[in-house]
Amino acid sequence: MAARARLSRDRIIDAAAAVADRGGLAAVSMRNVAAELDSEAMSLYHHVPNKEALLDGLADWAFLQIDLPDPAKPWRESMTARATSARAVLGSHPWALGMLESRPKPGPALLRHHDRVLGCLSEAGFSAALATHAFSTIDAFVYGFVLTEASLPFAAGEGAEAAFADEVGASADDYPYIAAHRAELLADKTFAFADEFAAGLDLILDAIEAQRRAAP
Amino acid sequence: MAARARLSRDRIIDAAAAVADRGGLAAVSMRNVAAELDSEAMSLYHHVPNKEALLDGLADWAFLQIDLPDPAKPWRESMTARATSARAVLGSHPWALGMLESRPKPGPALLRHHDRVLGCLSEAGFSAALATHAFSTIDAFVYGFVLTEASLPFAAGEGAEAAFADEVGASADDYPYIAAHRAELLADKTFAFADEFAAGLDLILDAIEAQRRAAP
DNA sequence: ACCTGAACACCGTTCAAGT
DNA sequence: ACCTGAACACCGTTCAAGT
Repeated sequence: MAARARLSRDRIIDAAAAVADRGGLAAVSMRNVAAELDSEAMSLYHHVPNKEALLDGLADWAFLQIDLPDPAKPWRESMTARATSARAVLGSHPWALGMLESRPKPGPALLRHHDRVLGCLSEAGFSAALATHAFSTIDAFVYGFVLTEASLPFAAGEGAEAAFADEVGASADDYPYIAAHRAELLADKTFAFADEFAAGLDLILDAIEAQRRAAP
Repeated sequence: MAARARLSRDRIIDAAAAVADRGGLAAVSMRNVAAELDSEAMSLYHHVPNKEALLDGLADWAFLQIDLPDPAKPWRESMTARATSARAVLGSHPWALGMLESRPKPGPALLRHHDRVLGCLSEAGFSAALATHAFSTIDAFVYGFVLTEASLPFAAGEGAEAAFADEVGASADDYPYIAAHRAELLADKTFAFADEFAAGLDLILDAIEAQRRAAP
């Protein structure tokens, strides 16, 4: 936190992101963000109209971190790279996904990102209808996967076995299919939930590729 | 709001859902929820340990509204019904999705729901690995689609044409692909973003069906 | 037992005052 | 111009007091 320099909208939003990474979205108060900059809450209002605007900027900040896809590359390659980057970024800043729902107006970074994705598909010869199709399915998968990864009882990764029993209680009776499913997965030493991302994405890209060949 | 009756955890969470539906998650304060019940903030603490627990209950409340799938029916039919119900419910209570990210411990309604979904797949002969595959991909798609629907510049529905120009400003220069894409979509009178849900879901279910035939 | 008023440490925001 | 202290109406929560 490079403190005591001149305030600016960008510095304020960076500070807000740092606060959110450390303490979650609930910790992002005008006073906390100002403190992160060795400043006072009221000083922020000279660079940001109000907290809602700060949060708009914070949501967009996350999309600024995602690599822009390259329309010159083959579409499948760009889509895979973008999805992978988006997953990494949103996984590192999970508060960003929670902001989307209540923030219908996309910021410039999000729009620029969408523009480039549509650019990739357009340059590859996708019709508008098929591009929408591809875009919305891939996007939904990426957003949803990150969300799922944070909340699925078998998604946790390290020590997930013990975690389930602890978290949910002795609940094999209440949730027999989950219990059986978990046991079967744990018996398979090669299974890792994180691998589901690449698998699911490939599944979707295969289907899109087939559709594209059928009706370019 | 059936007011002045005896307080209970269930009545409190129902009231919280009503407040959230009306004013968004930000409106859900202990004082507002109590007022919805013609009561006082402090009275809630006799039925709920604190606000975080109330929010846990609220997140789970949403999953209680989603139709449970029937393991006796063909798996594709149950998955489609469940996804459709989940989309409708989460679309009507969009604040629920925003809560998932910060609430890693699933509630009983969510677990029961997951258990039944895994039950459908298990009864249909899916291996644990393939069931995880199907589950996480479908779930991700549903969550992500609802999220996307609320924030995509071409997703808005009625009056979306004008909305884009208003929302984003005269930005065809900044976002040429979005502008071209939009124009092409609007020229196609048969296009509706809402249709993308069924299309994307079918695409995923087709792919799962193919995988299942290859390695049951 | 269940409910509630007053009180405390917070929060976003306004406004007047400082430089 | 940029920053900030005091003040206002909120917020979650504790505690003592009511029934």
